Amino acid sequence: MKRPTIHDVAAAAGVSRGTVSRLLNGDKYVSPAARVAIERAISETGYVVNRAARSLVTQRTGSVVMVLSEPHEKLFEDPNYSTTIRVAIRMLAERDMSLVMMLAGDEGDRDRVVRYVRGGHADGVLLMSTHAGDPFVDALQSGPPAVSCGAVIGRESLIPYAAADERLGGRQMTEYFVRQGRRRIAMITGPMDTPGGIQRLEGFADVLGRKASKKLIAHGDWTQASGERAMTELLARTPDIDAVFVASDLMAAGALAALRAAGRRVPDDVAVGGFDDSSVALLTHPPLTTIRQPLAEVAQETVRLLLALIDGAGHVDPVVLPTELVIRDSA
Amino acid sequence: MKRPTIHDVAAAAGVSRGTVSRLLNGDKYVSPAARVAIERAISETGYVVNRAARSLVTQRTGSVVMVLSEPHEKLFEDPNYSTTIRVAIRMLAERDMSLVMMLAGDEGDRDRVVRYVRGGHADGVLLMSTHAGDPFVDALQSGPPAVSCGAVIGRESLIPYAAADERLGGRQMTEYFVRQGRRRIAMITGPMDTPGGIQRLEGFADVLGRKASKKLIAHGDWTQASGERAMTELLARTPDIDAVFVASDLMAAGALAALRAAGRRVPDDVAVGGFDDSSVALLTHPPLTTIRQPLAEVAQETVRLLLALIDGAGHVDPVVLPTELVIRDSA
DNA sequence: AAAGCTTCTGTGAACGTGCACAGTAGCGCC
DNA sequence: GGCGCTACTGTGCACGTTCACAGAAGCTTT
Repeated sequence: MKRPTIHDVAAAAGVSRGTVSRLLNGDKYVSPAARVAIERAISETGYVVNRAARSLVTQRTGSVVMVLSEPHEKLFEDPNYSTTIRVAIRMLAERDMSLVMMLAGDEGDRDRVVRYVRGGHADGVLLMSTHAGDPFVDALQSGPPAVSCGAVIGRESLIPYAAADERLGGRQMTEYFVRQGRRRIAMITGPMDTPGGIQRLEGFADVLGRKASKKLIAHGDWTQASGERAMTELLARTPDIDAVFVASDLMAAGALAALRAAGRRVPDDVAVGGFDDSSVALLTHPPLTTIRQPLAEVAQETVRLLLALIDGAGHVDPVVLPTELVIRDSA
Repeated sequence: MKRPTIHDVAAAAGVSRGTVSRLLNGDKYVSPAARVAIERAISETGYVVNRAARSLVTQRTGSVVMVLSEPHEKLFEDPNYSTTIRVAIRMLAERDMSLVMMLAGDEGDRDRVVRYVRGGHADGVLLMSTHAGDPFVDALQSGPPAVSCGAVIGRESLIPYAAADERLGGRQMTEYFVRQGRRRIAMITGPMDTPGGIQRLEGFADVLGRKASKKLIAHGDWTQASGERAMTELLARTPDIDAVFVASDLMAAGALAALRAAGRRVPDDVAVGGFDDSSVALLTHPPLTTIRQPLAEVAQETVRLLLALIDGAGHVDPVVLPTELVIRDSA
């Protein structure tokens, strides 16, 4: 049993291919009589347009490729991805477009992505958490429009993006500590080649100025274990810390474990602030005071930018959305 | 600047389309001389095959669609998804195939999936956590091969699957409690229309037999809050519980909170066992004794089954992989 | 009544590929 | 020398769609 083609529909409706095609593609100039006949024929035959044939002539694929740059299994922990995936699928589906996923973990992966995109197999590219200095970003320039969810460090002006105002978030948490009268405020940052790593620290420094000494800053890699390690290090360096701003909830969970091991009470001895407001924040004891990022809105804006570019907008401006302080028990 | 076609490559190499096509598709009968000439021409022109044109004639798309059935934002919590996505992308990429994502949350979504698949836009379907009695599973029968990651309740013989041996996992945890001399062992299950909900309870009942009374069983919906609620309920009904097997780590985290609120010590007064060995298990205090599922292997087997079917295997057998007890501090 | 506009329709060509087929050349064998 | 075999190559057609164009029919304007 072969699948019905536009020919079959046209025959069943007693019109020509052209008329059916016009109806399908929303052209005006289709008579009411033809319209109903065709619509009936479509539902009778169960016709579905053949995208391959269509894209062969339109040079469009009706799909967007999402490129996941995290090298290893980090995706595991990050609600950011799943939210963005869902939002993207939903928004694309409204336009009858589909989302293709690709990995860009190693050299081979990146080659494949570039070949795929250059080969014209996608109408747009959606970058996720691309690292600073990733060379393949430049290779993408010549192809279809690309945007990033979160800024691409060093390529802010090349790749449009939507992102949370990470720096604002850093300020919000630090200001909260200051308002509470904390005197020795430390920070555990993320990796310094990611926007979250850099900008959350900038916010911290904005508020503390010269008081943000190197001694009070330690670096993690987003993992729980690295948070624990960094906290231990900070306590050894500066035992009289009374607050610590940790650049992610997961690392903050690690920091809590280190504080518990060192016999410090939270928040009485040391206040702890996280970042992300992920599900982790409710799992720790005590629950984390943290910074909420508008993940869904960021995802939505990212996709909106991409669709605008696909629709022919020559240029779009980056979108930065405000974060929000969520107060729980850890600070 | 137009993209080079197979024509351009043929011209540059001084051969005909047919020969280039043969080389591309791994046919034998290409002379060494032609081979090197074509390979040079390909890299010189930067040629990439046009998939649309190819699938128009081969009736294959080179893509698999992954259907996410969770209605809401559950994906958030579940490492299962991200692992499966990664494994699937990787395995498909090896065959130069791509992964398309679709949602099947509501009626409209499911219609779209069925249209997409029926329209011949995918060579295979990969179902994720499809619920019991989901009608659209039957609608998929007439299309390309479909498999499921995890059994589809009530459709086990229709849709091939790979899954962890959830029932074994239930037995392992319950037996561990028994060996430890626990006398009043309770269970918090998942939703009873999911394999994890049903089969983990079956394992529990396998071991306890008549001792698994209704009074000792409460139901959750995988969320942390539902775990907390269920635990509170159990304590009210049967205060002398000395062990509880919770069907997911996240719910177990909720149960721990309820136990803490009730002043019970873990594991001294009450032993707690989780399921999944997700990142949550290391976040709780104390860290959870739990059941590890071979997620990556399950994902791998699922994709393997699908590829076998796509390659023409008429029938494949379901694959069930063993779970493993991971002992930490909560039991 | 001719001309021009609007609304609607049908038709041929083109998109880039794989596949079936025909065909060529070289070689060994009776 | 004719035959069959192997190794290789080129060509025409089909896949299902969109798009540009030509043209018909009905109306209004000149």
